[in-house]
Amino acid sequence: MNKAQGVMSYDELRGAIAQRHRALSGRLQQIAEFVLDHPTDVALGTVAEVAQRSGVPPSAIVRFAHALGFGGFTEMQQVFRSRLVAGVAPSYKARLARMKSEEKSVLGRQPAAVLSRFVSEAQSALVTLSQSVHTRELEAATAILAKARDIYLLGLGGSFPVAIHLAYVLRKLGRRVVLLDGVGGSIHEQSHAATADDALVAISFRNYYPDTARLFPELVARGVPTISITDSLLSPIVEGASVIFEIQDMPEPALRTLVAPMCLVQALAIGLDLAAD
Amino acid sequence: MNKAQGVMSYDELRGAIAQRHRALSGRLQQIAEFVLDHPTDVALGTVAEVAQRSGVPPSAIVRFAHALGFGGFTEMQQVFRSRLVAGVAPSYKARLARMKSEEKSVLGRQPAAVLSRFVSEAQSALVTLSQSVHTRELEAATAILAKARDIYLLGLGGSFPVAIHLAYVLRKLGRRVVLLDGVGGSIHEQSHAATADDALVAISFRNYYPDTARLFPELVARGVPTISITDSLLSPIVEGASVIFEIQDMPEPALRTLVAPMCLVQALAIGLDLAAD
DNA sequence: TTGCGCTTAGAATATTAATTCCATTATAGA
DNA sequence: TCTATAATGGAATTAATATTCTAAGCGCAA
Repeated sequence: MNKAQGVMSYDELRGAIAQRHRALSGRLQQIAEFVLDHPTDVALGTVAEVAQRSGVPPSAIVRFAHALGFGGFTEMQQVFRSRLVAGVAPSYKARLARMKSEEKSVLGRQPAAVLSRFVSEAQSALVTLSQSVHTRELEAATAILAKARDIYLLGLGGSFPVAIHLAYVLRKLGRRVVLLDGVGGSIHEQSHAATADDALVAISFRNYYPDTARLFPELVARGVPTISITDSLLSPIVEGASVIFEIQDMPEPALRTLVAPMCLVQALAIGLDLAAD
Repeated sequence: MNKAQGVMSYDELRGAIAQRHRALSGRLQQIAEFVLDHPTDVALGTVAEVAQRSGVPPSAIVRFAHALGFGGFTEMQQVFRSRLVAGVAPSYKARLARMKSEEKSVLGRQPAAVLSRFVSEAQSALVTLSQSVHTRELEAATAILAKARDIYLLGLGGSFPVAIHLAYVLRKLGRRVVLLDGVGGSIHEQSHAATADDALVAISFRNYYPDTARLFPELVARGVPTISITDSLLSPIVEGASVIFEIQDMPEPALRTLVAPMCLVQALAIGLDLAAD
């Protein structure tokens, strides 16, 4: 009946439904009203469920999808599902995949295009950060740091810049900081003096640096309160941590901008300083 | 294997998976990692799809669901779907508005408010960055780096994290990098071998680190091509620089998040790599 | 009223997906 | 090294789901 539309966004679909509403037959109008009111039901339900909730037989649902130019219910459902995924994450693998493919194209190789890609990647990382970090964790972390005599920082490999930055800021604010960098000896020796009166901030992303995985449990075992910043609940610095900040969707090492963790540690340090007054 | 849990929230499920991860068998661990990283795939996919994406046979997925105490995949999937529904429920605009109001509230000292302040500051820094950096400079910088035998990096004090990060990424991409960090001697000695066949990336923001101000002119005098990343045209690393990136509005040292320069150096490194093919 | 075209409901069917089962392969302990 | 135990992959099975088909229903015009 209608031209076969290629891909269609949820908003476009809404518009199309509204526009054709008058031209549809009675039953189909009824369905149109239902799907506009209950998009989530359509996204997640089966034909039978949607049919029951909207009070029509299953075949009517399929006819409705056909009337809109879809090959079937399943096809229409994809559009409703896209709305759900858009709501939960401001792009995901889609972004990453797009990046990968653009890399191959001529346009994507231009330096300016590369920069703007990283900028938008960073933007979305920041949005995700502010959505996923909760007050409770921030307060718990601040409390731990406030009580600490010395603050130990552990972040090796690709996470080292974050640790360095945090060390810098904390020192500026007059805190006693021990940066576990392994320079001039082992990090084990550097962390030897840490006790339950101190605190540890550990930062680690895939692939987790072996030394980090080894040292962290030791310090936990010695009773050092720990704040972990990582990308997965399965990382080696989660078990035994007092507070965990999970930063999801970190790209592969060579592509990550560290924007989110940099921002987070900054906020921790300044939040600590403000709370101390 | 486990008690049948009644209803379970997505966050509870994440916690349960993380907790049991170690106790699971190899294949099931692999699946655990996948589902924590790709919750949307699990929410919307079929067993076969999830199986394929995580690289395991379908039956393993079902065993995983059983191991977690669910009656089957479908039952577990409900929990992942609840996350999608929750994400979309408060409309997008509503969430943004909530964020904005929290920003303004008198509770500016609360850690959460501090974080969102830094996040929004970082956002605007990124916008400024993409507006102020031009193609010409990016291309010139890329050309210099492409020709360089060794790439020397100079960024001390507050800029050190940026230098470290750039060193890390460049090395990942197979470039020869000398990081001038002053460890185990003076940075003068470290930079002694630099010639006109190499290149220098210097990063410095107010207050300019004395060693940077001292070393930079020396290298320029020796004919080393230089790329400067700084916050003012009056900084000590501007005169004689081959390419200058000016990043404006950097806050005072203790408050800066380094988001913009981190992003810029990332783009430089990747742009270099892409251009090299 | 009668006949025509479009719409509809529900059963029948085809398709797709989830689950179970079992032979084979790894693992740990003696 | 051998044995017992658990884990695994893939085929077979079962369940569910979407789609099609057909006879009946309905409105409308002649």
